[in-house]
Amino acid sequence: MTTTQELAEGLDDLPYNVFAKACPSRGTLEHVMGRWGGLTLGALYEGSLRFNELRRRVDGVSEKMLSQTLHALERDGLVHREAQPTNPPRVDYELTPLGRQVAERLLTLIHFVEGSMDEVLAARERYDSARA
Amino acid sequence: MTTTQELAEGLDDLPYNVFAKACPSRGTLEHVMGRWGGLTLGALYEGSLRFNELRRRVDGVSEKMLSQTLHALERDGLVHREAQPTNPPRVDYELTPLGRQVAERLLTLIHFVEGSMDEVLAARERYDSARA
DNA sequence: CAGCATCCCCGGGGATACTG
DNA sequence: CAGTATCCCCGGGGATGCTG
Repeated sequence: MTTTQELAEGLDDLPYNVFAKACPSRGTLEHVMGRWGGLTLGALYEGSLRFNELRRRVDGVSEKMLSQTLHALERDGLVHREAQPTNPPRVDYELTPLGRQVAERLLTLIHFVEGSMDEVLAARERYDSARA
Repeated sequence: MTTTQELAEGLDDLPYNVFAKACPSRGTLEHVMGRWGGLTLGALYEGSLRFNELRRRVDGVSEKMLSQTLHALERDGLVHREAQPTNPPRVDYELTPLGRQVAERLLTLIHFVEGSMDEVLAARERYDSARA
């Protein structure tokens, strides 16, 4: 079990600190935790996917945003793009080893939130009815 | 009637599936992983903080956005707000037990990203110079 | 101190059309 | 299929001012 102490110390002692406005880690974290970035990494955890497969899997994402998201993640070294020069074209996206480690931690969070939704929904009802 | 969406959810064996556009878990995940939500939960992991302490800790957040973020997290049952009727007023924010579990997983991700920044920055340089 | 209210701007992001 | 290009709108979010 990770202690409070260890988690807190890590934040202060690392060369990169996401709580600092100008830290480059904040940009990457926004790619990873952004509206579509997180879901994209999560979807790719199960295996490589083609563009439109990915698009169907990440329900609601537009072509433009998926393209943009993939570029950012590829640039950060989290996703690898493999294009086959066939006709029709076939492009596969897969996680890099680093992306895989990020996605793993991301999915831990995602699954926990999914599993907590009943509690969250109950909290909302309490909150709303308390000030109705 | 059985929709494609319901079948997809069935595959995960979870009542909530964040990959489905209409799933309520997506909203909560956006609160948790949003630009300011994640940092706010992370900051509160170390202990309860007052409004302006929090604001200084989450470098760059505006008053309005912090207020908005805290309301959303409080409504979702992740943050508890404790107001003292003193003068001047004192309000403490702290994680609920649920919020604490979320924050723990969040910090694992944040910490990992911070620790990967050298690798990320290197990947960016490779990416950029490859198409300069 | 802890905020809500208001104004306002810019860019996130959707819709559509087009290309290789 | 796998995108890019363009248009355009709405709301995220900053700045400022005010209150208890």
